[in-house]
Amino acid sequence: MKLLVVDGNSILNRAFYGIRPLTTKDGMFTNAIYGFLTMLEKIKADTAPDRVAIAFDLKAKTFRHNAYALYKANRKGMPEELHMQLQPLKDLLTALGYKIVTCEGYEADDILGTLAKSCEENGNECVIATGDRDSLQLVSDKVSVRLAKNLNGTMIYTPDIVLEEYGVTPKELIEIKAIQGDTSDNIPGVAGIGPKGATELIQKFKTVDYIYEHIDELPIKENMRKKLIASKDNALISRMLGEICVTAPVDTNLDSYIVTDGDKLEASKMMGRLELFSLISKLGLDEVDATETKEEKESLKLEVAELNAEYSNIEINKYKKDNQEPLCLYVNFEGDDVLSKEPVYTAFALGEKLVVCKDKEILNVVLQDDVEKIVFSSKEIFSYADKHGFEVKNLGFDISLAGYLLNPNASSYDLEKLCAQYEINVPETEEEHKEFAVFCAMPKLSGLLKEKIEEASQSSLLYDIEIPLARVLARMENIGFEVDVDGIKKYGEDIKAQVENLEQEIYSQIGYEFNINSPKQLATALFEDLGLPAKKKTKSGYSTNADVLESLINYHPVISMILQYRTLAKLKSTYCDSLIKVVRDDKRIHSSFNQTETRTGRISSTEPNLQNIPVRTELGRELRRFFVAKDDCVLIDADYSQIELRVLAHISNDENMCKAFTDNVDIHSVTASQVFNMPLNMVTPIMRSRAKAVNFGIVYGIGAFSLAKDIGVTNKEASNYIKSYLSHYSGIDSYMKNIIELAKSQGYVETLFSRRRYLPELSATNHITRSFGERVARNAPIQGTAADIIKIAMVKVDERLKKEGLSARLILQVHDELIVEAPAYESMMVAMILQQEMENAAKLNVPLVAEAKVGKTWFDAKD
DNA sequence: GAGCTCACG
DNA sequence: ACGTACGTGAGCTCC
Repeated sequence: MKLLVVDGNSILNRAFYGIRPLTTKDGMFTNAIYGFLTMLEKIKADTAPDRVAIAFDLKAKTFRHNAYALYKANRKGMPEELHMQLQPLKDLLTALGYKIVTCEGYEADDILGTLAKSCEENGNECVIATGDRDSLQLVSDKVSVRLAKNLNGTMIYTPDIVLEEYGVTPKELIEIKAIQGDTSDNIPGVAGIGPKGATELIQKFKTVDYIYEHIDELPIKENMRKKLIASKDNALISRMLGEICVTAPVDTNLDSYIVTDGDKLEASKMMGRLELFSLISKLGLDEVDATETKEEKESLKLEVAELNAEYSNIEINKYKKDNQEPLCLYVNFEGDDVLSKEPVYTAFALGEKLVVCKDKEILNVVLQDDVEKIVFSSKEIFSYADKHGFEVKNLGFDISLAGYLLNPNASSYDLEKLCAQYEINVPETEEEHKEFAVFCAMPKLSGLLKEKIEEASQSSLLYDIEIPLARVLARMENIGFEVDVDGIKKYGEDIKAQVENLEQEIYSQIGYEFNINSPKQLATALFEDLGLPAKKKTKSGYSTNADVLESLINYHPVISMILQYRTLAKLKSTYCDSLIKVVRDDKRIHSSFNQTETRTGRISSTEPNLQNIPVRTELGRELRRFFVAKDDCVLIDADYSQIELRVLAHISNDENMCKAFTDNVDIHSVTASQVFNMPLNMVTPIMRSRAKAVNFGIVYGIGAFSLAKDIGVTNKEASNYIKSYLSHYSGIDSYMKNIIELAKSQGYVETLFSRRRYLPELSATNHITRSFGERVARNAPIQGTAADIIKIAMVKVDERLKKEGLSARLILQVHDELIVEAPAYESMMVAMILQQEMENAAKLNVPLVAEAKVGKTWFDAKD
């Protein structure tokens, strides 16, 4: 029989410090729980125990432990982020069928000792899993210790290995510790004798008792003898403190430690609440929900077949007649990209029944029918309808968008995950229909999400902004952006030649060939071989980023070549080679616009990302010449002026900043005159540019250090700028203070249009994490409100273009910028519409200002 | 797959 | 004393 004894507190500690912070959306830390269970699984897999006991400390309070507890009280307590995970972990372990062992008045160590001893006496094997070397004294022929060094590395200790590593037997480790002491456990030991001396003494004389019994006749240096005599009391106390108790009153009957089935449903629910979805499947609890809810399972009739149109029509019509409820449907699309996505099947959740249908005609009819529809991803459906030239009618709810609005911190919003998170049971089905089972949960899930959206006052955000926006985005994806492929190619070849030249020059400067793209090799070349001063460290070596290189520019001519090389290599690989690969047969690039990706409410663009096409440098900006309007068309590019600062002015209602925008004066100059206490006409370009950096910094949550780095002044100067800024814009000062208090008390911040962001970071004890949370609390309402506003503008622009009967179409959004492609003769009209709809998208205390420009290419339309 | 770097707002 | 701006996506290297 083999018993595994887990040192719960110790493994929990390892897990907590070894795994990056993970939290649920409402701020519950879960990393230690996750790490513990992962490690437990691994240990079980490696050791194949017959029984498992998991030992935890209670608060220790008795004899030896009185003294011990007193000493240990000095230790730093458990951080709150860890403490909050302790009870949930214990509950979860119990639900998983493990026996947790605690013992009033004893520590986990003593439980390990007692169980190990008992195994030994009864001829059983015992494996102790711990992160603490204290337990090594328990090692014997029957007892091994599995010491977790980090998450992956473990070391298994047998008597031989202890002897090899420490030069003594496991029992003698207690004697060593009595002399050497242990600061982390506050065991005093003998002053002046360390590990080396202690080991020598014990190797020679075996025990502390022997040493003190024969202290006068020991063949040791006088100096050593004096130290031993001086610390005799401490040594004897230490000898007592260091020995793990093996007689704790715990249950030593091994059958008490059989791992039972526990309550799998409860365990699975708990993990769902902790948002530890990957663990649910790792522990094989995927289908637990269903097996426990027989009632529902019986009543569910899954009809999955190659349903013909007639049958499905009858079913759906019947459903419509019998129910006032909206119709839930999941359209399963397959295809690698925006253009080739096609529906493979549609699952209709018809009350108790699930009908899966492969006939697209039925889908088309349903989509155009009046019946209110609840879908999973409206963008895909709008896209499909758009490609086939029809309009979707009465799309009333989108599950993924609702999930996103309720918690934009999640990494994905698939049905399985949402069901787990919101505790909606997924019924069990026969194996062949397994993939469809989750669709049955759509009615319940969407019902719950609807309620939650209302509770969060996000109805308008969902129904008036996000769902209509999905249609706009779908069309933008389908339309795409025309590019001049030959132009890009030629530009790319030009750059390629320059890159190759630079490569050779860099090699000759350094003296050998290497991979310039490898930060590691580059760091070796610069900081070792050239001996340049390294400035900043990264996790894996010295940083070679542009900031560092720029600071070295006067040290060596190769630096500017490397900077130039980097710029050009980036242009070549990311913006020439990669872009050309994604141009379709229609000469256009069809990016994907993701609506549930960012934590602030912005959209993102992928495959390719059209939101980061170069503009800041002259050479990079040239690339925009190859983003063109199709024949006879032009591009109309409209962007907001200072939308984030205007939003800040509105939210904080700061008098000075509002006035500046109402008077429509240059905000950075005004800020400069405020910060530097000068009349507006005395503001120099340098002052303006510094003020501009402060304005940016304020929006991002500001710190003097970073501001100083950004504009190249001392920390003190930067901090003075900020102080001056906040005293002149006192409304902003109070906003920044208030928003953090609000965020702490309600757990989230929100935008003008009720978009939320939860901030679990604010309850962290780690100050870096907490300050991050505070910066996010300041920034998210600003960035998020700006995102809301341009989304509203997009919906309105799209509607307006349609209403005016124009053939102009939105093709791109870049956070504060909208691009429309239109026949040349529509350009004036479109420019006007863009400006109007963008400026009127929201009513703030300050005017919103947008400016539209027209050109044949993106370069020309940009200014 | 993580880490670094760099393109954009 | 800590390490430092907010939000993204992509290409490259190296384990």
